[in-house]
Amino acid sequence: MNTAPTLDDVARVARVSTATVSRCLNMPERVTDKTRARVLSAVEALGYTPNFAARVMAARRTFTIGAIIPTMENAIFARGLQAFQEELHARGYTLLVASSAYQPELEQEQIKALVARGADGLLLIGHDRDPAIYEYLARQRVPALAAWSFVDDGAIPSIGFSNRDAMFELAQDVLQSGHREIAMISGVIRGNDRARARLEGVRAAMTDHGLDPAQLTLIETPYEIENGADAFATLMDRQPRPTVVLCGNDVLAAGALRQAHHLGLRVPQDVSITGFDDLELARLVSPALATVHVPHREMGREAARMLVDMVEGKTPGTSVRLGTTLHRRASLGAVPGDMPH
Amino acid sequence: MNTAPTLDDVARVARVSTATVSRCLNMPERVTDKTRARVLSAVEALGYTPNFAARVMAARRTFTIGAIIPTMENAIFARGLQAFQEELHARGYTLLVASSAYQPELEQEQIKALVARGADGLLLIGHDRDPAIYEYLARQRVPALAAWSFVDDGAIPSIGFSNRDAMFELAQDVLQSGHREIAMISGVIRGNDRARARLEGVRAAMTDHGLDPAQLTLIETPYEIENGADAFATLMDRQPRPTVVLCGNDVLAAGALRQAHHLGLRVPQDVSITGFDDLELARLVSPALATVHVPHREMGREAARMLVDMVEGKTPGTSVRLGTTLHRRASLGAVPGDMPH
DNA sequence: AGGGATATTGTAAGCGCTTACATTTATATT
DNA sequence: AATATAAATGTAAGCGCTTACAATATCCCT
Repeated sequence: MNTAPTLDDVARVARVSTATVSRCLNMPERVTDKTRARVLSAVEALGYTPNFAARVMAARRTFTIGAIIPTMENAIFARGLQAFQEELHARGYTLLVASSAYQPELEQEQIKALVARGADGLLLIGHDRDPAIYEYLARQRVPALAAWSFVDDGAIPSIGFSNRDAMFELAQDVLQSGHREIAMISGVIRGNDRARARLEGVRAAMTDHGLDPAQLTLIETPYEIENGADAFATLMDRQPRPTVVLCGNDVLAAGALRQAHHLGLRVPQDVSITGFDDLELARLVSPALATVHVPHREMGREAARMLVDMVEGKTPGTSVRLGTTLHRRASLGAVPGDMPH
Repeated sequence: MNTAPTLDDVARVARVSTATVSRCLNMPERVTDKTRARVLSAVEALGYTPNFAARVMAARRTFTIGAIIPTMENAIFARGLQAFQEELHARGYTLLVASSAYQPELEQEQIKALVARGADGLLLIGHDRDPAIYEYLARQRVPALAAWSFVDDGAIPSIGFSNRDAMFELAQDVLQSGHREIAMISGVIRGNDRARARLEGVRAAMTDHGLDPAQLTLIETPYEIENGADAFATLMDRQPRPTVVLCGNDVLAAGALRQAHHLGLRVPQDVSITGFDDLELARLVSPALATVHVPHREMGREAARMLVDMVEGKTPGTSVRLGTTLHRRASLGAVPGDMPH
């Protein structure tokens, strides 16, 4: 055998036309049981698999959905993506994932790669990107949906939550428990509206409590454990020393926490630390991380449903806002030195 | 604009033939600067992107590599895959990832999906699968490479390490420190040669120390934190109680460790726990996990190089064995109650 | 300036499939 | 049994690109 068998080969072996073979494979009910059996056994005998590129070209549908996530390195998107994939599978679609490493340029490249490969629809994370890419998607007629973020007037519909409000709520909680020396370790803002919104949430809460948001001690660093640890060490050298460190996500918080142990600081007696996302990690470290719980699985599932409906032309897509909940855990405590009332 | 522009449109606007446009895009040096400029500006003006399916069909190459990993839910494959992707990108290939959820049937489906979508080569995890799928790959002429496992006479070449030897070494260490009541929480064996090999490693070490491997208390469960926790609780109810619990990977170990805290057991004073993989998680929990360090990044990088060479016909592929190293950390201690010598 | 070598461009034949439309065959109706 | 209808199958025209081969244009010699 010199090359993979084609539809023609199957047709010849089964002694039917190529159209019939095609129907057998795509609309089996439109074909007699007898011929179907004949065709299928020919398929079997030859070990035939359809050539996807040819099929795509002829049918102009691929039943594949692409997702571009900023990173696979940590678990931030894992759970949501898993749910997304499960729901897609249930609806007969295949998921292909690419990673942008948090680089807007790479993301553009990946979007084009996925579109060029015929993705029927695209899941993107957040909204922050060059408008040109939205024009491109519109022109290519590829529906896209943003997740992990909610914006009701974006270029594309979104399924997510308000990062700002969620962080605002957490920061409120922190401020209400008396903390005034606040520091934040944020993810990189460029190209990341979620990170930016979380920062804004903190600032808004400060304003709300009569504090000057410009006073916020801020370190911006990529979402990695080591970076969280390094940033935390830097913060602990500042005077006055922060009594609480709000982290842009659980990964940074885990790094901060590890560093605290390393520095011999007790959490939360000496300093409080909070996270965001409620990854599994948050309950694994000790003390467990106070954090914002995000409905990852629900978000993934809903996104799959919406995107498939968009692809199938049932809706132009509407934005859905999901809620988040505060999870108060041991890493957040009272202000050190404060007397209990 | 009613539909995406095609090569024909570009050719018309640039007043050249389609062949010339194609050359401009694929072998720019074979075209005059002047015509190239004309073509490129037409491309720009129309917002043209090549139709990948058509290109694939005509050229019979996609420059995409597929990877099917058992799970994206936890970080087991994340780091290696990231390195794999980086190296591929450097060589001009795009990576598409699919997940099999540790289900052999789903894996087959995904392999076919990726092949049908024109993947030039495939990265698979481990060796344990229906031989029919290897025949399929051979017939479709799609080179495949196995990673996270080393077998020098497998159906496809592999880049990895010996899970058996690595676990053997760890178990030896455990036995040498005096433990005799040993339990293991293993991942699911079916379709997972890595898990099986790790179990064998433990048994071999027991035999080596004059113990009956049949005495090993074993729980087999999917790689999830909750499962590790549940299994650990079960094990702690056994009589005699194990003095050490070897876990199939760090995820299970993290669950076990959390459960130990929950049960009020001190690690390692009351019971020792070990992991496998040396995920970031291993150093995040306290006490830090004694585990086997796997050269994930190196493995990913090497796999990318080898697979690309295979795809480009430079080699039929040769297996490469990488080493692992034992990382002794605080979660592994002496046998409870033992007097120091 | 003429002739061959070389670089550039054009022509057109597929790549393997789907699907509108045409044709044949089976089934129902009177 | 003859006709109307419906079901099954076949025919053939693309889908948008690459590339072998043919046709031109350009260049370098003598």
